[in-house]
Amino acid sequence: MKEARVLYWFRTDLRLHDSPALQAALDLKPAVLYPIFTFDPHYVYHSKGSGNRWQFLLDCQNDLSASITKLNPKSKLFVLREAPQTLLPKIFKAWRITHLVFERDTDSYARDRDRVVSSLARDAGVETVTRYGRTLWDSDAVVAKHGGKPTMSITQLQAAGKKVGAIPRPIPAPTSLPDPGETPIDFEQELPDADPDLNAPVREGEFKPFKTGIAGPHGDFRPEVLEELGFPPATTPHRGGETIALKMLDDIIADEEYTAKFQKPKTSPAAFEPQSTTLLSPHHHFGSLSPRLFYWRVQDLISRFKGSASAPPESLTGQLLFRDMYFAAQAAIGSPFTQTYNNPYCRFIPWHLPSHVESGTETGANAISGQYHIDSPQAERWFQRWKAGLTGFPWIDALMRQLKHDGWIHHLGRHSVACFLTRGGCYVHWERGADVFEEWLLDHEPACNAGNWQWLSCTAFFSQYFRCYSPIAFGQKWDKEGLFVRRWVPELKDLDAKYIYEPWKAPRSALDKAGVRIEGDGGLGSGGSGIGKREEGTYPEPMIDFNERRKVCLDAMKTAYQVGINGDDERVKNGTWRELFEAAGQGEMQEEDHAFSDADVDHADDAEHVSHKRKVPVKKEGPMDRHFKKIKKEE
DNA sequence: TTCGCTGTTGGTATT
DNA sequence: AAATACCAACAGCGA
Repeated sequence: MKEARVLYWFRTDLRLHDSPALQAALDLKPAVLYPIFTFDPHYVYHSKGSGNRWQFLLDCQNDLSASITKLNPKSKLFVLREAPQTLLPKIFKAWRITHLVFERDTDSYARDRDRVVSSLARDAGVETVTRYGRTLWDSDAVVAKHGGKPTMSITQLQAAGKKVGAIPRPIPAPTSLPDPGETPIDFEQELPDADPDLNAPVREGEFKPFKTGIAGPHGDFRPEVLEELGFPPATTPHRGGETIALKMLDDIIADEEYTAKFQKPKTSPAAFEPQSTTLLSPHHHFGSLSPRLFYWRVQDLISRFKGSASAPPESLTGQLLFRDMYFAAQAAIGSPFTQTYNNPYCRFIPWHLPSHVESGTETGANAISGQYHIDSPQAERWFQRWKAGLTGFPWIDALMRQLKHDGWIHHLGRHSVACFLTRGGCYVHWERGADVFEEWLLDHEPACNAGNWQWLSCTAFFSQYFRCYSPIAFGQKWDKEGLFVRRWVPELKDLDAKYIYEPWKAPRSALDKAGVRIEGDGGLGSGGSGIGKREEGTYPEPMIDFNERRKVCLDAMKTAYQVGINGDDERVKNGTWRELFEAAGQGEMQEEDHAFSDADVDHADDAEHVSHKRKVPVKKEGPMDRHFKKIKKEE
């Protein structure tokens, strides 16, 4: 039998513990095994990032590489700088690969990419071996057991999961790894198409990685350093890597009371240093911690715990079930899951700032360009102030500033700011908020992000829209003294606790004592330039009358629920939805659109709000797009 | 078909 | 401090 020369392709499974795919690779008893990571230009140019998230990824790569070397001093993580769709065929040949092994992924870009890559492998006579390991259960298997439908509640997920079978026990990390072979790269590097570059507005320095050759600046396949990426320096204290993740898990499990009695709704969104939840979500995203390892560590503790343990959905294991629920929903719905348009399970609501929809896109493919229509200049100002943490509501602003700086906020904090932006204040489209979270969250996961925004905006998963988070009372409930606000909104750090959540109500004497004036709009009022350039010693006035807006939003939500159409409705696509909403009576609506015209979009660019603008990646044809089409035709 | 129950995590006023 | 009623009332599920 021919000896196996295995290319093990690490992607969102940057770990050695509990990796079903890595196990499958080792089961091939390979003569050589190359652990590789392809530095995919898609993620550099076509999906939004931040210095914080890049740092986390590089942490994971460096840690993994060190762990590999510990098992075999000849080996390491080989970081290859080129798109896998163009690179892998050349590597197959140059490194005489017989097997390509990787962990399957479920988001729509990954599925498309993997279909392309598997086909290229077949052409090259390379056998592709995949395993699934991103969630507790294989998401496709969950969908199959749920009648091919998306799991829209936690009970549905639990029922379907039960039918799939027991959650697999974690697989131990390997104790040895085969040598890698020679690594000739005497072929041409295909440079990625840098246009459109969604991150250009955020990037500060020159972007170098693809100019340094496939093996990097030192020719040794090392991961990049953050400076080479040109993003602003990371500001987050949260760091990546499997070693850190396993240590964090150990520390959590060691606190038996905390682990066994964990109730998510009772953990405080205002807690900081330390936070009240585990901070493990970014590790699940990058794969530096397996959800099954986490699950079984908790479950084994609970089964020997003396006392009353909490149970799903509130418990720690319940949190993992929600993650599985969103993954399985995405697996069933496909690419429309991350948007309203074409999504049969997402209620249509005529929010402000709707996404620009590519005309003539009738397939299930992603039709949202990332650009949006400014139907209401006021809503645009509210959105920009929300993003900048200058709404004039200290609780909201503290959360948004923590989000930008740390790349993480507590789940209930996400509820607060999401409700405020959408159905409980600004009536801005949930897709705008999801865009911001996508850019800033370390733990950004397409399925969970879209699912949670749909939940909070009452467009799917959740529907009790009259349960509305107060930007004042909700924070007060957790943090009477306003310590969290003082930490993130230093303008107010000396203000009496009595007014910390409502500084506009403070008397002159209290404000003088705290050395702050409540005035202005945070410097975003005229044209949007000068974020954060508000006058020294001031904090903005509240941008909305919350109680008034709450009523307006409730009315509008009621109307939308009466109309009751979803994103795949013909009337959503052809624009006749407007008549339905007019007939249904009161409720805020998008202003009439000469919408969806380029002129509007350009206007937004003039206002320097470019960071949320995307050109259309799917429209631009690169080499791999052509290949993808070819494969589609074959099927 | 209708009914009643449940759904991870609300706000406010009152006791 | 904590429990309760009320707000105004959705969607999915199972009986």
